[in-house]
Amino acid sequence: MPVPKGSTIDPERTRAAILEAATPVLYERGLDGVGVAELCASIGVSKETLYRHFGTKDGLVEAMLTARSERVTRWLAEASAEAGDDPRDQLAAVFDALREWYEDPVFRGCAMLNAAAQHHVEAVRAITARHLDRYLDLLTGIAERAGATDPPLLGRQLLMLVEGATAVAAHHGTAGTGEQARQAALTLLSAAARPSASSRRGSGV
Amino acid sequence: MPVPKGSTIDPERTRAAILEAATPVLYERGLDGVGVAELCASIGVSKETLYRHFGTKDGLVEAMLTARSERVTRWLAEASAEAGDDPRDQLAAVFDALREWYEDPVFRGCAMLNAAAQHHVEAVRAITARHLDRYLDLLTGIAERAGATDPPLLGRQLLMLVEGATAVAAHHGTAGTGEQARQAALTLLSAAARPSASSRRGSGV
DNA sequence: CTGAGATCGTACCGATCGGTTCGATCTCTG
DNA sequence: CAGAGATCGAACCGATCGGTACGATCTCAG
Repeated sequence: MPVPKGSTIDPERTRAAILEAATPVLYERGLDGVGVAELCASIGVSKETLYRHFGTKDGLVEAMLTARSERVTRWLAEASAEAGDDPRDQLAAVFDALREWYEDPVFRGCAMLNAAAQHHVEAVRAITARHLDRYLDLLTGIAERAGATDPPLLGRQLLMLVEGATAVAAHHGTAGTGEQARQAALTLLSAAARPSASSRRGSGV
Repeated sequence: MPVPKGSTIDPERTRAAILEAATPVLYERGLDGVGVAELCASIGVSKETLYRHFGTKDGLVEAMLTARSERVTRWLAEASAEAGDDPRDQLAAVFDALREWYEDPVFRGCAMLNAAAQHHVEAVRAITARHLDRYLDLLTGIAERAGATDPPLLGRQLLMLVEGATAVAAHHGTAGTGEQARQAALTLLSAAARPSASSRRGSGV
């Protein structure tokens, strides 16, 4: 039924299957680390089919990154939502989820940052920027609900912590990274919600 | 005088000149974003000369990354040392230096993380790991002098903040990033040196 | 001055890459 | 059953890549 008109073999499903199968390969091997021919072979599809659905390797890459960004963001948002009403618990849940991810054997860092570092194409950089926007929205929301004096500031600081922890876990070792980042995040949250002592000094911003 | 034996035209100087000229090109365009031919043309050297000095493109990349890591680490260490004896000022100076870097028009993020994301070669990953080790040493030293209750923990948290701020500045916008990261770093330092309230909660590590 | 070695410029090589084409096969609609 | 469209597999194309070879030129030690 959802099949448009005079088509067969359900192209929509084929497209989705390509996307799903190509994602881990491109993530683990790198966007330019695997050729289209090998990619097609490893996911069991012909080059003609891939090119009819995505037009270009860049087209596939962009579709894959967009889908992955949405999926990952939804995953983190759900982890946060399931933690209850306390923003502190929500933030902890985000970093618990990240810790789980870091310990996955196929973990290779943030796919969006990796892609932007590899592929010098404007469209990819835009997808990465949007991805960070999504993260920022999630974290700023937590900061607001926690009563931070400057939620956008705290949101951005937490964003740095998330991406920094991901980079450190990927390139400097997983051991303890998730827990260390979690502690730092909660410390920042406490200090921002209760700016009693310290913090301000030197320059005034 | 430092020229070894029966050589001419000072090969050592040629090698250093290649390294210096190739560094910004490889950083701005990406390791795989510029071919050897174009690279040689842009730095004014023949392919034969480049290959005699570095053997391989990977050899050049590894030599370049190693030199850059040492140079950048030395730069940050000097900025920290020039800030005086107060570890708090030393940490602030590190982030002030980073903010300067972020505002440079050619800033493209951390060259080591970019390289590790692009080039799936073990040697490059090892150089990146060593680079993070150098950063960690610097930051852990500050944490120790600040009297943190757990300097290795604070050092690693600050490392995440440094790399996270660099990634966010590169891919989500420079505006304010350096200052925001600086504030977060000082907050973490204050909380770690004076673990009076908050921080500990939930899991025990 | 002579000769060893560094450098240049260019041509060249094999491999790989992204992308196209085409005939054969398959699946579903009418 | 007949035909439209999806898919396959393999051949093919031009471009580019990393790396090599070679003769010409240059610089310096002896």
